[in-house]
Amino acid sequence: MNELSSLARDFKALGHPARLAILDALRGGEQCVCHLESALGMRQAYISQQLAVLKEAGLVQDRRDGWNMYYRVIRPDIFTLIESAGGPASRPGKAFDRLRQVRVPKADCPCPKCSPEETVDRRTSPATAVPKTGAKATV
Amino acid sequence: MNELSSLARDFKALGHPARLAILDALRGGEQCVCHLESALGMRQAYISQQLAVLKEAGLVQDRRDGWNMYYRVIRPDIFTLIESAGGPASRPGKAFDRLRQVRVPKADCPCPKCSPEETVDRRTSPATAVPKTGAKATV
DNA sequence: CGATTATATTCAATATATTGAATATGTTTT
DNA sequence: AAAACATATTCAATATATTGAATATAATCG
Repeated sequence: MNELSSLARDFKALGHPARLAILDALRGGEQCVCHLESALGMRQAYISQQLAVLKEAGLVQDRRDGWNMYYRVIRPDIFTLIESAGGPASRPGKAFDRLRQVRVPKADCPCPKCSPEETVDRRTSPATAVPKTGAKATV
Repeated sequence: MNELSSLARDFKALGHPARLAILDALRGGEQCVCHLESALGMRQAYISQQLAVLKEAGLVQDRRDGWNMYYRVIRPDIFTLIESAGGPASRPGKAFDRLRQVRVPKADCPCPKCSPEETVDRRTSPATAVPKTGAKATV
């Protein structure tokens, strides 16, 4: 394993749109998987798989808190890398605006699954509680 | 093809040690394939294949001059990218010194195959001329 | 034209990545 | 312990990448 290989591995880990989207979603700080799920519109298992790749590559770390796993980027330089790749110098126009916009960090997860608006216990009040999006009947 | 995919493709093209080595060798400016061959110690066909990947990814362009094909990087921002990835902030220590060192541009190719030291015509004076490395008998 | 030189392409074998589906693991609540 | 929930892992099918070997193409020289 020389420098080139190690550098190549970093780039390889970034060489997938889903992983870039995940990292982008982690800009503001750690997020739970369920947030990523709703924010990115990807299936949970798929996100978990890509997170595993990022973790294996040493770009992210996870932390469990109760039910949730929180992932965070542990190599902030990769954001520099992404900025650098999407910077105005490299591509005239605004092809990467989405990547460049600043995300505000969210301490709590605001996705429909994670944060019931009224602190409703979905177990005790199943049908009466605000169903929100994606609420399914008992199948 | 959205921004993420296009960015991911860039990273993917950089996600291979041989390609990084080739790009690194092209730092000083365009080089012929035979130079890369001797400079990197890789087989010609292999270099050609990797150059094709880089070309497909839009990172390099080629130019023919007589017998030689000269390749050059047409997206100098990728060097910024590589610097950024290997910069001291990201990795303490000098893991990427080789990548960081400045190469002097070479107008002519100095590799044994490309530049016979005495402007010797290898055809007219076959055995007498300096054979150098890799000179083979007529097979 | 034919030989030589530089480089590219094709072929084939193998390895790795991608991704959906199903299932398993660990945590909390009751 | 059982149920509910969040997340991870495994399996399998398919696609893509890697890489050596052989061969093809293109340019130049005599």
